[in-house]
Amino acid sequence: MAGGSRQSRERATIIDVAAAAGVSRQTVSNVLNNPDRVAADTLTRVHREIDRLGFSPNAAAQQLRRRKASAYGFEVNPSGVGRMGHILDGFLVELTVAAPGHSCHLVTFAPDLANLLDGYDQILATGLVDGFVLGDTRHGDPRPAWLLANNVPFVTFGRIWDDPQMGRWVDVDGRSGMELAVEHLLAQGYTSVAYLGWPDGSPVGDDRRRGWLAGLAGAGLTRAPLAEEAAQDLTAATAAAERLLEHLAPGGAILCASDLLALGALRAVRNHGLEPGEDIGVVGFDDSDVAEALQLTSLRQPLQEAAAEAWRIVQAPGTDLSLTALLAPTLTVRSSTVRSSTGRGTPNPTTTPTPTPSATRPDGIPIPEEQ
Amino acid sequence: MAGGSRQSRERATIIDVAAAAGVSRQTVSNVLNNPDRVAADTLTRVHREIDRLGFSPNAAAQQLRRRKASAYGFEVNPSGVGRMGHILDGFLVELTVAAPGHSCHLVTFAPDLANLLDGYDQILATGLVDGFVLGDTRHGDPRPAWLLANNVPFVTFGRIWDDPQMGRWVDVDGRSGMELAVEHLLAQGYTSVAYLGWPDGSPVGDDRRRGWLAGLAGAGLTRAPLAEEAAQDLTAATAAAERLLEHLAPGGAILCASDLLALGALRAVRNHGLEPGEDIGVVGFDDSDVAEALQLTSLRQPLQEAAAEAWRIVQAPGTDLSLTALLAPTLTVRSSTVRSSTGRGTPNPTTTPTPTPSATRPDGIPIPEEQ
DNA sequence: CTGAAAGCGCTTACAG
DNA sequence: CTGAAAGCGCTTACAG
Repeated sequence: MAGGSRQSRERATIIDVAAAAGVSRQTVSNVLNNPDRVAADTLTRVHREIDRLGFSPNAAAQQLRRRKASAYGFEVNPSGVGRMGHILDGFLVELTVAAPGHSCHLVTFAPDLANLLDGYDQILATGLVDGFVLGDTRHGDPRPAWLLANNVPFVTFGRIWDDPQMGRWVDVDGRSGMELAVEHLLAQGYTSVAYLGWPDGSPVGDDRRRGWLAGLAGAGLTRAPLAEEAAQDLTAATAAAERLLEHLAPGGAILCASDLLALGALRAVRNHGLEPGEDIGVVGFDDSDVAEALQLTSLRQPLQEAAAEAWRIVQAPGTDLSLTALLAPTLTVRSSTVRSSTGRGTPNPTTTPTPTPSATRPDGIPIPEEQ
Repeated sequence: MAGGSRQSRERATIIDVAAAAGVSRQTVSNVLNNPDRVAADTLTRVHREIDRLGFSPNAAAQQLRRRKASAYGFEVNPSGVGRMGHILDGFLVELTVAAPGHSCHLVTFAPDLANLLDGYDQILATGLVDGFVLGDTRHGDPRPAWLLANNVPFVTFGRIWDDPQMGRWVDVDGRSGMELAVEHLLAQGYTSVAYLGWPDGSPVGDDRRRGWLAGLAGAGLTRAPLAEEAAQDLTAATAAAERLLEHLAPGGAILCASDLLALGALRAVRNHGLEPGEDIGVVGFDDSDVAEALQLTSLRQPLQEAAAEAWRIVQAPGTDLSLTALLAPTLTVRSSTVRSSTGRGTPNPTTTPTPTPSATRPDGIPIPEEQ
């Protein structure tokens, strides 16, 4: 009445259920948490009242009593420059989808980057979360060691390249993905596979480059591999791809370390009067929106599996450093690696099933009610 | 000892602080929640102990006692097909950044879309959240009416076009954005502004189209406006832009309802042997990664302001339907609307300050430690 | 198999 | 201005 808002109905508590079922409230609690200790008929009777009253245990009361939030923090930050694909947004979605299956939920937070660990300590101090899912790892990242030292459960998405001893990560095997892509390109009839990657020194990039070389070696193509480098920037990528095309004849392909680099490759191919797919195969990495829009074949990270593994690891008791999961990416094949003269009708059994053209390239889809 | 993990240090409670400061625990509580009721010297003494012990009130205990979670649910879903830009991911980030300033936090959840309201009711029933921030609105969306009927605080990002009476929204004024873009294009020296939009019937698209027409009218250009339509699909957009170019001479510009449509326009321009910016101006909407990568001028939604307004509205007491916020987008100017012959050195005062070329187009940025 | 007791950590009126 | 009392809704040993 006094100006405040009022919930339309008060939620039933465990007391209400107990009274309705004619038992004590700890029996209701046992029905929920230790059903094996409760007699069969009591169980059904209590369950009936729970359903009838629409009872759900109050989360705050459970958290307080159990001394456990069953919640994990996820750090979000504005997207970095040139960081196409926003793979972490997809990871966050999959974590959220899988959370109820692990009886927990996700709380987002944005720590002050100048006092990063303070932000972690702060949210931990309130008991709002029990641990953290780290969406990425940085060079010299202080978080894993700090969390470990403080006995805080965590898991990272991305290996901690700095410290091979450090476990508790989920990652995608860029190297095997690149091998898969090389196999695909050769099966499609491309005669050679050049590489467009980042400059040496990036662990992720170096790993992908090794995958490309391993793929070539697997096919016996060890002679004079062709490669160029560019930073994660479209202009630089286009220029680097132009340099590749001085040595790469039609019928060849360019394997790229990212979708943005692949976008540069597509541009360079067109600038040379060639057709992507038909004349020069192009493969990107991350299967971003851009890849979909441009019909670019791209390696896709298995985010759903990654989320499942992340929950498994972060919820594992103790701080076992041997917990890791290395997942293989799949290849989403689009027209940038299809040669109408040779590619059609010869599906490559090692690749992901190719979606039908109408699925990857829907003409006339309904207009989204976007912002 | 018994196989379980153990926090390295037990967190201090209000009791510890009270004992250390030589007061009762309710005085400590008053120091935090009603400092005006506490004597000045007591205040400093208690604060000193709070800092020394690193005390933070336990969130679960507060939630239980206050009967309020100070948390809001945010529904996440896998991105739709063709939905470039992921504007909601940016909105989620800004909400998270602003949350502590509003003494609350965000919990993500992914309801079963087949029983959407059940998912909302479920998370509400546990008391985990007090209300919801809806990231989008759909046609015939059942959520606003349901939330209203159940006295649940909420705010939507996007007007509820179906029901003009329905308030509690934050939205971006696409119409004024389009007017701004037309002004910019004319100031840059383009002689005419054609439109590439979605088919009639989408409220958001229709609003943007009206903005384009209003912009033309404002400049006295009411004769035979040139427009084409395409669904949110690159192939269709390119074809539609090709049709525009049959009637649009160099020196003209194409204003697009989305970055994806603008991508089609860029392609069509190049297919005609023309240079975007130099020969034909192109403007997109949403300032997505793609816009940045392709040097596309684009309208940008003010997500930070939107998040601030969303918190204001969702936390307002009661369910006042008059709470709304319509925000003006800004224009991020890139080379797709720069004519080297005329545009240089004549900045348009109505547009957003143009970032320096080196800021929008960084050559040699560090390689991100991406997944 | 079931219930009485204790308590998680805090806040809210309300005496003094 | 400060403190004793009550209680938010649940779970966890532990008697019976």
